[in-house]
Amino acid sequence: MTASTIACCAPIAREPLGETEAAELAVLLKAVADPVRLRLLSMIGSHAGGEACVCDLTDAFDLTAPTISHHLKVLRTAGLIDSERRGTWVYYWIVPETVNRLGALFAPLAEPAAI
Amino acid sequence: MTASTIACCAPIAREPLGETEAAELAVLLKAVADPVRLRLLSMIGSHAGGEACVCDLTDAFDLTAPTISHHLKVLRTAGLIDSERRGTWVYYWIVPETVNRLGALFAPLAEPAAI
DNA sequence: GTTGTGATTCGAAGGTTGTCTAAGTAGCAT
DNA sequence: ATGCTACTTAGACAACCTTCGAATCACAAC
Repeated sequence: MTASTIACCAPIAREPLGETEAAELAVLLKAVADPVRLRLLSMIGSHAGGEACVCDLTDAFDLTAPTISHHLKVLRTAGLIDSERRGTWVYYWIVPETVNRLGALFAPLAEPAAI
Repeated sequence: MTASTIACCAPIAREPLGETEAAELAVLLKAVADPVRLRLLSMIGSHAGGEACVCDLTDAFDLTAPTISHHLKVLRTAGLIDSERRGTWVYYWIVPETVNRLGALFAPLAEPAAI
């Protein structure tokens, strides 16, 4: 990605997205377009050590364990997080490369007009 | 936004999102989490003059005019685009401030771990 | 006025999603 | 083995979303 180009706006506003590219990105965006999954992603990423146990996450919501498990699966299928079982507990962590794809889409390359 | 802080990851992965903040952002993300709307946003932003007529947009899809109109309304309701009627045609343009909110969420502040 | 074109709104059909309960799997401790 | 705890899978149901055709609105030209 030639970041040296001077442009006013986010990449998404600089050239038209291809049909397949848009479809791919939409899958990724659908995964994060949910309040619970946004918070899960945020909680996992900001947890000490960069990873969080499911037990840490479930208590923060008024939702049942299967529902949390479902949301974690959606995030994992999208490639935004990965997981591993260590003994009794299952730990999740963020996959930065995938998160960065979203950042690259919307991030302004030059000074934003406001905020 | 204190951008001077040295951090490894996107803001979303640095501290837990609040419940209401997550709900707000989810609304915004839902608006862009669709292939058609992603392409619409992209086409509007990259169009000459920074704005596009609905007639320009409709032809690029295998969808009926009401469907395109619906998607434009979703984007407009979310505050991602704005519109104005000038004579016969209706023109749409991007609201950069709103797009930047998404960029600020996922953009890494320092070097990403990879890529 | 009337007619024609661009765009939106309305109402409905079909598919997708979020949530639950119930049941299942994996590991630890007795 | 038995039981207990942590987590996932399966199935069901209500709510929502995308899409369409038909109707409607807005404007320009005649």
